[in-house]
Amino acid sequence: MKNKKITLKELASILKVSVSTVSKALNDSYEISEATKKKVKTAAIKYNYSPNLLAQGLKTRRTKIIGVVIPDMRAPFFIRVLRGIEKEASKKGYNILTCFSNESFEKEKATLEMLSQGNVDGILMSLSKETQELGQIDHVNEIMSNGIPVTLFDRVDDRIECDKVIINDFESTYFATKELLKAGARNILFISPISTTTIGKNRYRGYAFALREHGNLEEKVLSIEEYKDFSADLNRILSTEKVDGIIAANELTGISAVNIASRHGLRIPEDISIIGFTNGLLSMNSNPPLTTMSQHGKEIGRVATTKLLDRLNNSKLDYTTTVIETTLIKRGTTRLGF
Amino acid sequence: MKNKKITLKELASILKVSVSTVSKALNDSYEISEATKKKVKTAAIKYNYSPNLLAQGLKTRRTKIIGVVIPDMRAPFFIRVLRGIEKEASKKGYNILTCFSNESFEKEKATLEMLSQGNVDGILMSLSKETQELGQIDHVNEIMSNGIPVTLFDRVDDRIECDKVIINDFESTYFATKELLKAGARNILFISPISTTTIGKNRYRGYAFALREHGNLEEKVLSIEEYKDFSADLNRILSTEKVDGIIAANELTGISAVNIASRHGLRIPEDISIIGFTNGLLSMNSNPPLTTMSQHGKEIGRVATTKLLDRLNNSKLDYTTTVIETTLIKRGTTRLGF
DNA sequence: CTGAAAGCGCTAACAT
DNA sequence: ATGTTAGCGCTTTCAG
Repeated sequence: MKNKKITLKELASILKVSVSTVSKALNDSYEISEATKKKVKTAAIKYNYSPNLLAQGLKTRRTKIIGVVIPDMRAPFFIRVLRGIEKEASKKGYNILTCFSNESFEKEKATLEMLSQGNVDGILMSLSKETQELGQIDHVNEIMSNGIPVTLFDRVDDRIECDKVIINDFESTYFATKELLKAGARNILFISPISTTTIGKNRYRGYAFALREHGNLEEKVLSIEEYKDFSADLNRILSTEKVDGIIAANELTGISAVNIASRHGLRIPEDISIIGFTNGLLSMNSNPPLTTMSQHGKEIGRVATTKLLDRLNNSKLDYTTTVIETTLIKRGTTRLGF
Repeated sequence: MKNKKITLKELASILKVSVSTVSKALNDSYEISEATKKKVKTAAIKYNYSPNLLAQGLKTRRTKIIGVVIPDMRAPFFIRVLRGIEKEASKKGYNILTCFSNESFEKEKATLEMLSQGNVDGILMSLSKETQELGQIDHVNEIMSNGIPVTLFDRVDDRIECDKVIINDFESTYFATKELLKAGARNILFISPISTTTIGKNRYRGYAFALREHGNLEEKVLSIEEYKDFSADLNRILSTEKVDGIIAANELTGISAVNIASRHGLRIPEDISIIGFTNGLLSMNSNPPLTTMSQHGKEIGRVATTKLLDRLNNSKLDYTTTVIETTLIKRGTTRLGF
C-alpha cells in the first residue's frame, strides 16, 4: 500500500469527502468531528500521504526552512555553530538550508538574493570578512525589508538592526592576556588572521588593553593575510625576538603556533605559553593539547536559532543582543596553577 | 526603486501586458518579440522582480535544490565532501539543503521523508552507521520510487540501484599496510571506529590481505565503539604488546594514536609508524604531521554532484559507480625513503 | 506575437 | 460539521 506520493485531492476522492475536510482534519481543525479526523488520519497513513511542502509554503508563506549563511566552512568554530543550529532547528521542526559565502561579499549578496526568493522563513548569518572590510550592509537590510527576519551571530554590524548573538571578544583576550602575564610572560605576541573583522578588532583591543594596564608592555602583533606566509613570518619573529607568550585569535593559527614553536626548539609551556581560540578537535588533539578560549559555538548556534524562531512567531519583539561568555579551557600549552 | 518584492502579475499590470507575456519574455520564449522581451527585462530589473521559487517549483516540479544527507558533521572527511558538493552545485545554479543523520537510522529515514515532500530535485547521501548495521535500504528505495534520484557516496550499499561514488577502500589499506611492511614494521595494529560500515569492512580486508600475503603475520585489530574508551584501550595494548605500526581507518583515531603513542614514550616514526585516513586539518597540524591516505573528499563531492545533476537532466542514463583513488600523503609519522 | 485560462497542491474564508 | 470556492505566483497550453 505504501507507494507513490498521493495528493490531498486524491485522498479526498478516495474518502469521498471534500479536500477542505481532509485538509482541516489533518490540521486538527476544531471544525471537524473526531470521527472524520480519525478516519482521515488513518487513511493518510495507509495511503502514505504527506503534504507537498511547496504548495503548503506557497499558500501559508511558511516553509519551515531557515537559511544559514556561513563565511568559512573550514573553520571549526563555524561548524560547531552549525551543529548547534541544526540540532535546535530540527528539534523545533525546521530544516536548514546551508550556504557558504566563502568570505566573499559578492557570494554573500548573491546568497541572500536567492534566499529571498521564497524558500526560507528566516536567516541566520555571520558576515563575511570582505563584507566587513567594505562595510557593506545594504544587502542585509534589503532582505529584512522583504520581510525575512535575520539573526546575526559572531560577526555582526552595529548599524544593522536585528537580533544578534555575539561573544565577549574584548574580555576574552583581555583575560587570556592577563593569564599569560600572571604566569610571568612579558613578551606576548598576538596572532590574528581576522584583523579586519569586528571580532578581530575587539580581540586585539582586549589584548592591547591588558598590556597597557600592565605597565605599558610592548605590543607584538602578527596579522595574517595568507596562511601560506604565516609559517615563515612566525619563524622569523621567533628567531629575531624574544617571545614567551602567544595569543592566537583563532584555532588554526593557535595550533600552527604550537607546532612552529615546538620545531623551533622552544619547550611548551616551559619556554613559551600559548592560548588559542575555539575549543575544537584541533585544540583537543594537538601536542601538547592547546589551552584555548572556548566560544561555545554550539551554544551560539542554539541561541541564535531560538531567537530567530521566536521572532518568526512574534515579529513585534524588540531586537536584542545576546552575549555568550567565553571560557578558558586550560590544557598543556600553559603552565598549571597560574 | 529597489524595494519590496514584486510579483509577475504586478509587473504585468505596470507594463500593461498579460502575465503570460511577461513570463514568456523572462524565459526567453521564441513566441515573444525582441522588443517586448527587452522592455520586460529592463522593467524586471527596475522593479527588482525575481520569481517566487516556491510557485515556480510547484508548477515546474523543479526546485533547483539538492538535498545532502551527511552521517556525521564532525568528521572532517564529510566536511570536505560537503565543500566539493557546495562548490559544484552552486556553479551549476543549484542550492543545497544540508541535513545530518547523526549516524542514526531513524533520523536518516525521517530526513529522507521530509526531503521527499517536494523540496528537492535530487539527493546526495552517505549511509549512516546504524543503517549499515541494520542493513536497511527500503527508505532509500522508497524515495527513489517517488521519482527523486539519489546518488550515494562513500558509504553505499550494493543492493541499492543508483549512481555511486566510492573510494578504493580495500586497496588503500592494502597499500598502506604494505608501506609499513616495507619500512620494517611487523606488528601492525589496525584501528577502526567504523568496523560496522561497508567501507570499514573493506579497509579491514585490505589490511588483513596484506598481512596474509606477507607470511601470515598476526592481525591486531582495535574496533572502537565509544571514543571515550579508546584512549584506555590503546594504552593497554601499547603496554602489553609490541606494536611498531598503526593504521587508523579515520582521521580522528589516527591523530589520537599519534598523541597516545607519543605520551607513551614511543618515538614517531623511529619506534612506531602511523598512517591515518583523510587529509584534513588535523593530519596537517598534528605533531609530527600525520602520514595519511587522502580520500580526496572534495573530488568525491564534486563527482557525486555532477552525476546527480546529469541524471536530473537525463533520467535514462545507466547507473554507474565511480571509484576515486586514494593517495598516500607521506609526512612525519612514517620513515622517509621507504 | 500576445492574451485568456487552466491548474500545480494546498489553505481558509465563506457558505450551507 | 462539511463543502464550495477563491486564490498563493507561476507556467503553459490553446485561442485569437
